[in-house]
Amino acid sequence: MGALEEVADSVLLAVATIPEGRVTSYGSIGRLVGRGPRLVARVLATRGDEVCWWRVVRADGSIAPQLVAEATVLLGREGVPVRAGRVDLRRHGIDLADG
DNA sequence: CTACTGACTAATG
DNA sequence: ACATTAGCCAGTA
Repeated sequence: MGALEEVADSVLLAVATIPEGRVTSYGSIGRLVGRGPRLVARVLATRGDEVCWWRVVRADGSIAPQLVAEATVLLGREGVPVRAGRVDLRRHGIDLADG
């Protein structure tokens, strides 16, 4: 069993706790589950469709090019504006480790 | 085994 | 604010 399968459920569970209208980063989830951000990204790339994947963005608020179009729509629906492919983390970001 | 890739990040200029 | 760089690490060929 690879490392990805071992942490997948933890990652997806963490993503599921992100409130509507809020976003967090790959790194924030990674720290929570004790893994690196790239592994978090990989989990979402394979099983992200099971959860609200659009609430996970990069540490600087930007969104991967292949996702930005759909994420803009989905985030906009819940009150998170996306400008120039990025969200304002100071306004809508949360750190799952904090609370 | 090596080499390359990627839904990343922090530091630097 | 933007571009570059090194570090990262599981997966794939």
